Amino acid sequence: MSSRTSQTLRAFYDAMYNALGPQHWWPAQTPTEVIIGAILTQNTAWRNVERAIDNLKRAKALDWKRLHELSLEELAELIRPAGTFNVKARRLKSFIQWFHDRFDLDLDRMFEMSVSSLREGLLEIPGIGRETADAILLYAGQKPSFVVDAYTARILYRHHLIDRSADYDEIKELFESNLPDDVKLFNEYHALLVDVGKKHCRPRARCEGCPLRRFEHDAERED
DNA sequence: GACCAGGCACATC
DNA sequence: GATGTGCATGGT
Repeated sequence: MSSRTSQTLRAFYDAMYNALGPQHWWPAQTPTEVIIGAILTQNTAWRNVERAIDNLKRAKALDWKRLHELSLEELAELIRPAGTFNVKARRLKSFIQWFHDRFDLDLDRMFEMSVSSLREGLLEIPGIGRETADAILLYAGQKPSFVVDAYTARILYRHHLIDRSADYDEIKELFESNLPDDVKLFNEYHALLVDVGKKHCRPRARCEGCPLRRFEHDAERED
C-alpha cells in the first residue's frame, strides 16, 4: 500500500481536495433518492435529475411501494425532465421489481449483503451497469466500492497511469488495490475527479488552474 | 444549432 | 471484443 501508484493516487487526491474541498455528493439525501438519482443521471446533467426527483416528491412517489404501484407510463411522465425517460422508466421498474422480489423493498436487507454479491446482483438488472451499480453501493449503501467514469479514465490515461485499453474493472481495481478501504475517501475521490474532469480534462484540454497540472501528464492525449 | 451531461443495451462486424 | 447507435431533456 506504499507503492509508487499508491503514493501517486494519494497525491492526486490531496491536490484535488486541497484545491476544491469536499464535494458534498449526495450529502443529505436518503438512500432511496440516491438509488433513483443514480439511474436517472445516466448520461444526464444533474440539474435535470433534480427536476425529475422533485416531480416524484410532489407526486409523493419517492417511496418504493408507491413506485412499485405506478404504471410504466405514469413513471415515465414524472421523470420526463431527466431525458431518455422511457428508457429510464423501464430501468427503474426493472430495479424495483428485482428489489421487491429479492428484498421485499427493504433497503436494510439489501445492504446486508456482501459488497461483491450485491454488486453481482445489481449487474444482473437490465439498466444497471457497472458505474450505476458502484454509485448505488458507495453513495446509497456506504460501501467501499470505487466509482469509475469517463473522466476518471481520461485523467488517468493522460497521466500515464493506465493505457488506452484499460477497461472499467481494471481502473476500479487500480484504485481499490492502491487505496485504503475508506468510504469517505472513495466518495470524495470520485466526485473530485468528476469536477476536475469537467473543468480541465475535456477532449480539448484546458490545464490552466487544474489541481493536477504539476503532475506529469500529456494534455493532448485523446482517448 | 451544435455539443454536452455523474451510461447502458443492443446490433453488427 | 471492439466499435457504433438510439435514447431525449435542458443548459451553454
